[in-house]
This record gives sequence, C-alpha cells and structure tokens, in this order.
Amino acid sequence: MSLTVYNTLIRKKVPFTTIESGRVRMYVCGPTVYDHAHIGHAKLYVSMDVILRYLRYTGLDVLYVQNITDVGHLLDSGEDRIMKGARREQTDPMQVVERYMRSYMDDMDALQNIRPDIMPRAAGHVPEQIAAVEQLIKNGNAYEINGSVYFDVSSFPEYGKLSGRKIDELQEGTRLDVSTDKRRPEDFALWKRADPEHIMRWSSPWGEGFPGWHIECTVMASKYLGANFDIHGGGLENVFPHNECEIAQSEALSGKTFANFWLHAGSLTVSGVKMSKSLDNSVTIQNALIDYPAEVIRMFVLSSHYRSPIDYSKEAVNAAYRGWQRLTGPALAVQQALLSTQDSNTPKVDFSSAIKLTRDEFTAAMNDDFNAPKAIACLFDFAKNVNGLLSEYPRPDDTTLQSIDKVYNDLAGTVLGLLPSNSTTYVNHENKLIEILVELRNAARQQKDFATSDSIRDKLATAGVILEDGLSGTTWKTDLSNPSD
RNA sequence: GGCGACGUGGCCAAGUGGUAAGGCAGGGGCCUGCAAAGCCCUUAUUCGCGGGUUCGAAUCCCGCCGUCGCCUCCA
Repeated sequence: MSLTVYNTLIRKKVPFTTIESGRVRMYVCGPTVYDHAHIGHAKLYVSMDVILRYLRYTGLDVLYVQNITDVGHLLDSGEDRIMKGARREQTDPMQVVERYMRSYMDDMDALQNIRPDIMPRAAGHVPEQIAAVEQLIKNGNAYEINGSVYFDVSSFPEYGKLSGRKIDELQEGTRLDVSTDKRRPEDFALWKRADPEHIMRWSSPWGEGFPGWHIECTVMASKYLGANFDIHGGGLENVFPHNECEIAQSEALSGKTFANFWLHAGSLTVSGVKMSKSLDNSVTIQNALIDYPAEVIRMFVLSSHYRSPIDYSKEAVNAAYRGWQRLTGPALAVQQALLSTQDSNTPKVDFSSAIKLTRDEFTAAMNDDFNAPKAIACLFDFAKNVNGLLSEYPRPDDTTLQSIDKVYNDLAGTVLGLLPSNSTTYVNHENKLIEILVELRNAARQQKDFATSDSIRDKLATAGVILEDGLSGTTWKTDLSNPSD
C-alpha cells in the first residue's frame, strides 16, 4: 500500500507522488519570533515533524525548509509585533528576534522535533524579496502607490483556488481598516512604506520600507526548493490569506505550480477557545513542559488526526499522559529485561507474527494520510501482547526481546518520537544508586522485613522513582510529574 | 453575509456503503506480603437533528441545528 495524503488544494485524499523520484522538497511556514512559542505552535510543528519523520522512515530523501519571520508584521492595532516586543523588553528589535528565535528552537528541540535542514530568515532575504516585487511589477501583477507595492489580485484569475474564496464574496475590512492606498480592498501588500517611527526598515526602489508578510515565503521557498516543489505545510488558519497569497505571487512570478501538495494542520484551542493575549489563556511550550514530559505533549498532539482541531485541557493532557505511560511501559520493561542474563532453559517463543502484524498495521495507518491516532492504537495492541509475554517466567529469550525493542525504536521512537529521551537503562551514577537501593530492598523482602522494604519503596517514590515487583525481578521507572494536578 | 473545519459512549478519539478500533475515567475478578504495573471481564442496538437513496448508511444526497476558525500581514 502506498501513501495517500489529503491535499487542501483539491480537497481530496490522493496518492502521494514526488517530482523527483525518491526525493521530497518540503516547506513549512515558521513562526514570527516576537514572543515565546505556545502550545498552538507545538501542535502544528509536532504534526509536521511526524509527517517529515514518516516520509524519511519510508526511505524518501526529504529536504525540509522552515522559515523564521523576523521582519515587522503588524498586529490588529497596526503595531509592529517585533517593535512591540522590543518596547516591552526595552531592547533592540533584532535582539528580540534573536532571543525568541533561540527560545523557539529550544522548545522545538525539547519537543523532539527534528530540526529543519534550512531555516532561512526573512530579514536575511530582503534583496531577493525586493527583486521578486520588481519582477511582479514588470509582469503587470503589482503596482506601486506612495512607497508601497500591492499585488493586483485581478491579474491572477486563479486567486482563491486554495481557500475556495471568490473575490466578490469577500467581506472587506472585517478585521482591519482597508488601506486607502489600495486600488481594490482584496489587493494585498508586497512592500510597505515605513512610517518615520518604524524601526525595522530597508532601502528599496520605492523608498524605505519593509516586505509584506507573504512575499518572504514565496522567495525563500523558491530559493531553496525551486519554483515548483512537493509539499507546503502550515496551519489551517493560514490557508487564507497567507497561503492563497503565496500561490498568487509565486505562480504569477514563475508561471509554474508552486507546491503540488498542501498539507494543513488543524488549530488548537484552550478549554474550547482560541488562545489570545487579551483572554490571557495563552500557554507557552515552556510552561507546558513544566507540567508534562515533552513526549506527553507529543502524545497529546498525536492522539487526534493532524487535520483535526484539538482542545488543550488538563483532563485531555492527563489522559494522554496515562496513555503514554501505558504505551511506553512495555518498551522500557523490555530494555530492562535485556539487562538481565537470559535463563539457560528459556523456551524460544515465536513472537514474529505479532511483530509483523504491528508493523503492517502501523504502516497502513500512516500511509492513510499520516493517521497517527490509528497508528498509536496499533501500538496499544502491541503493548498488550508484549505485557502478556513479559509476565511469563522465565523472561523471553534475547532475540525475541531485541526484535520487540526494534519495533518500539522504529515506530514509537523514530517515527512518532514518543520514547522517553532519558532511558532508565543508561549506565550512570544516578541509575546505579537506584539499583543499589533496589538490591537492598530486595534483600529486606527476602527476610520478610517489609517495614524496611516498604520504606525504601515509599522514599524512592517521593523522589519520583516508582518500583514494580514482577516475577523476573523488580523494575523501576521515573515519574516526576503528577498528572492529577 | 461568505468560505472552511468539526459534531461518534462520562471524557478524548479512529472509522467515507457491510453491520461501532483504541486510550482515559468507572465497575467486577485474577496476580501481589502489601502496593504498583499487568492480565481477564464489563460500560454506545448507536454515531448533532429531520428527511431521502440503498438489500444495507456514522459513512452517499437534501434540509436544518450547534461549536470553532478564517474573511488581506496570528501557527
């Protein structure tokens, strides 16, 4: 079975094909770096990360580009986001950009998202953006008025093909006052004249100004991926206007189809409503990571399909936490079991059919438009089988355990990024000390000194170390967070 | 007003024509020195509502209702 994906452009699930055999060129809209990233970003970029990981897992060579928006875009109030950040922190705009770009990358690293191959910055591509705007004017797709340049939407008949909007149906000015400079309300800015107080400004043929929001993606995607590439990803709320405008500019510029496949992730709400500063319900990734391990945030995101909207709530994430523990429990138990020596008379078990079934069903799920929730359900079934196997005594042979370990590493680890980054099987001082305490406790248990053994267990629990007694010995795991909070 | 997404058990959620996966929470049992974890059993005659097509519909069609997002610089 081969991969099918839902393409927003045609609103259908279709077989995935690449322009160049074995190679995928993929672009995802990155963040505007003027504040810490929030869990809405986590939802989008974990979704895209799993798409990237799965494409690579199937053997495709993926070139992944994600931009950083670090030129000033405007808030509803007409205020520059980055200038606002700079004033808030009484610092230089580019310092704000650096600070939050690093914060964003730290968050993405913490969430186990694979770094893009190229992260171009808009401010570093102003000459290319000016050149693109000049070309659009030459082509008759844009016009200059009072130091600003606008794209003439009427010059691009396919405008609206991604979002399904028709120009004459747009209700203008619902959110922002229509600029008086524009010929038509639906025209959008390619270049904006900088007001005197505007700090982020560049020289251009039209005077001092700054690039429009959409042109950076057009320029940077085509620079690093070519005028026609395979996948463009982003958030559903960016379909219109951002992605629609990208298509108009890019295709007017090159005459070629921009991206073949448009993949959009559903948006995230907090307790049923959109996050916003005014509602004060914004949850940063940093704060979420105080409450939950990164893998739990991933588990939460992946527990619904990437195109579906999700609602962030304590209850939902706690449920994901419990589910994640159930999913990864046997993976850790297998690793710990492999540390002990195999019993000489261990009967060889044939677990290969369960392994094959899991791999086949997992792949089928992911091939169906990256259906991670269904893929995770396959892993739950697998976990049940592995738990049954591990409860037998003596423990299964090394070969069987190693092949199970491989399944977890490939599917839960490589593809979904759900395996804990800190393994309890690492040889380090802390783990060694825990194992010494476990040995002391077991000695007490053998002498039926349960007061001592329970005391050791309880005290370790207060340090976040949970002991579990099984037929093949005692295993332990860490549980530093409290999901019931 | 327009465009789009969504509406499945107490909660989350998969399922696009063949008779409702999975997880969380709850109940019962087994296992355990006691726990924890795990295992077994159990919880939707029903998929927002009303029509229609069909031998057969959560899935297709029509009409409503509701939630959310977007409507020109929010991921």
